This record gives sequence, C-alpha cells and structure tokens, in this order.
Amino acid sequence: MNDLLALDNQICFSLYAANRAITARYRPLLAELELTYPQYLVMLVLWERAQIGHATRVSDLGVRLRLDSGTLTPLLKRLALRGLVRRERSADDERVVTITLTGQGADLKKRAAQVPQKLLCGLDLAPDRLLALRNELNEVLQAIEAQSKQSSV
Amino acid sequence: MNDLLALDNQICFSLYAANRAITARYRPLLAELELTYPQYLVMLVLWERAQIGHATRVSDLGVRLRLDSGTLTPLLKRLALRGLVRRERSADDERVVTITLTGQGADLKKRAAQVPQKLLCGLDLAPDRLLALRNELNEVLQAIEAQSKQSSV
DNA sequence: CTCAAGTTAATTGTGCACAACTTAATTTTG
DNA sequence: CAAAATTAAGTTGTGCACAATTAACTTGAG
Repeated sequence: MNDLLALDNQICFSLYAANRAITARYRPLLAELELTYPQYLVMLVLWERAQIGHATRVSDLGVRLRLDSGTLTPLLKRLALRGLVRRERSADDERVVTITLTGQGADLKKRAAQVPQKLLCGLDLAPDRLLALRNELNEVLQAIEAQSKQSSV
Repeated sequence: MNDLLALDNQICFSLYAANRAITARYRPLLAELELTYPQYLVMLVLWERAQIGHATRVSDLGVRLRLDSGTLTPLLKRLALRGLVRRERSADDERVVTITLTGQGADLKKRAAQVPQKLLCGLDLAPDRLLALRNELNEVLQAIEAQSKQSSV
C-alpha cells in the first residue's frame, strides 16, 4: 500500500471531479444563453469592468482568469462573431487589443443574472459551507501561486 | 451590483482556477514520467486495481473517473502506444474492452510514488487542511451527483 | 426463437487549455 | 539614436472533455 499516493489521488482528484461536476451543472443553464463556461467567465469579467468604466485588454482577462492568449484569442473571436463583444486594436499601443461589450453583450447580463440561483437551487448545500469552501480554495490557489512566483525568481 | 452573480463567480471560479493551478503544478513532475494528468489518474486506478487482481474495463475507468469513452478511448490508445497498457476485446462479450497493465506500466508505479511528496513539498499548506478540503469537495461532488440522479428519475 | 431494448466502445465534431513559437510594436539601454 | 530586450497578441499542434451518433453485441419479453 502507498498511502501518500492514494491520499494525493483523493485530494487532487476531488478537485478535478468537483470542478467538472459543477461545470456540468452550469452547462444546461448557460446553453440557454448560448455560452460555454469559460465564455461565461469572460463575460462576468467584462460585465464587472463595464460597471466601473474600464477598458479591458486581452491580457487583463488573462490575468484575472489565469488564461493565456492561446485560449482567449479564439474564445474572444467566437464571442465577437456572436456580436457580444468588439475586438479593437488600441490606437496608442498597436500591440494591445481592447475588448468592449456590445449592446447585445451588455444586455445578456440580465438573463445571466438568473444563473446563480438556478445553479444552487436543488443543491443540498448550505450557502455558508460553500463560502467556507471558496475561502479554502482561494488560499490553496494563493499558496500555489506564491510557490510559482518564488521558484521563478 | 449583483452580489449573487459575483459570489457565484467566486465559488465556481475558485474551483476552476484552483484545479488548473494544481494540475499545472503536477505537469513538470508528470512530464518526467511522460504522463499527462488524466493519464496519471488512469494509471492510478489501474495500479490500484492490479493490486487486488481485478480486470479493468473501459467503463470501470469511466465510472471511477467520471469520464466517457470519448475521452478514455483516445487516451488509452496513447497509453497502449507507449507500451504501458494492453487493450483487448473480451472473449465473452465482444463489446467490452479490457485494459491491463504491461510490465512496463506496472513498473512505472515505482517512479510515480515520488510524485505526491514532490507536489506537496514547498507548498505552504498544512496536511490536515488539505484533508478537510478534500472532504468538503467530496461532499459537494456527492450533493451534485445526488441531484443529477434525482432529476434523471 | 425473434426482435426490440439496452449495453459497451468507438467515432466525429466543437471548444477549451497550454506549450512553443511567431510577429509586430514598444521600451530600455549602451 | 540604434541595437537589444521586452511585451502583447496570434498561430500551431497536442490532448483532453463532452455531446451526439454509430456499430456491435447481449438480453429478455412474447
């Protein structure tokens, strides 16, 4: 027996399986908006930033969502094709591409507002436990990112 | 402000980001074994089952890892190509494909045994907190799967 | 026994993730 | 200022995930 191998399996597999299970739960709800889960996350960031009047660059989305341009560029092209966002090269720095919500993209927020309740409804989990879980996950994320930063110095 | 939308973002995004961060942490360790993370999970199941003398079918892996044949078939073909497993159609039921470890596949377990310690080393997180997190995640997974079962009846 | 219903993998197609590389623009520095 | 370094996004290729479909086989009701 190799307890560590088994324990490790459990922790990281739990994260992997829980993540996919939650995402699967989102899928039918987001399908009504014709969004995938990563597209939904991008829209959440854009809706958030539109409130405070920020222009959003591809790299801003990358920092917030921990995704690189290889993932974001094709995703944003699909959102643009659907008329939810505009992709424009910045005038002051031609390397930068700015992402802006279209009217249609901004409007979608109203329908998306229904998603969270629908997701939690029927799920037998107390809100405060989810909050505690979120805090734990964020601390794990921070610990990992701290380690990455350290090893890269 | 839409607190629920923001809160929901945080919880599910935390899961999504933490999962990818952990997987990224595994990547260089598993690269030494020339395994991806999902391939590593499959090997863990096979190593576990080999101990107790079980034949493993594709669908067994699917149940354990919550993955379907669309994911497993090409993954298993790659493992077979590397000589780590054998894929054989069962004689009694020609629909069934049995997965067996080769000698090389079984041997890889020795090297993989180093992975868990290496992953945790340098990570500033107490083992009991990870254990608590694992339990929380498993309960979330159970709650979601219970809901799915219910809605499909 | 027969055929409809169910089971098991495989296939096909879409959309992430991410590594490695490229291109172009900009900044730093000798 | 010009060469070198850096930065931002895009491109290419591999490997998951998963929906939808297909094919092969098994089983069970009539």
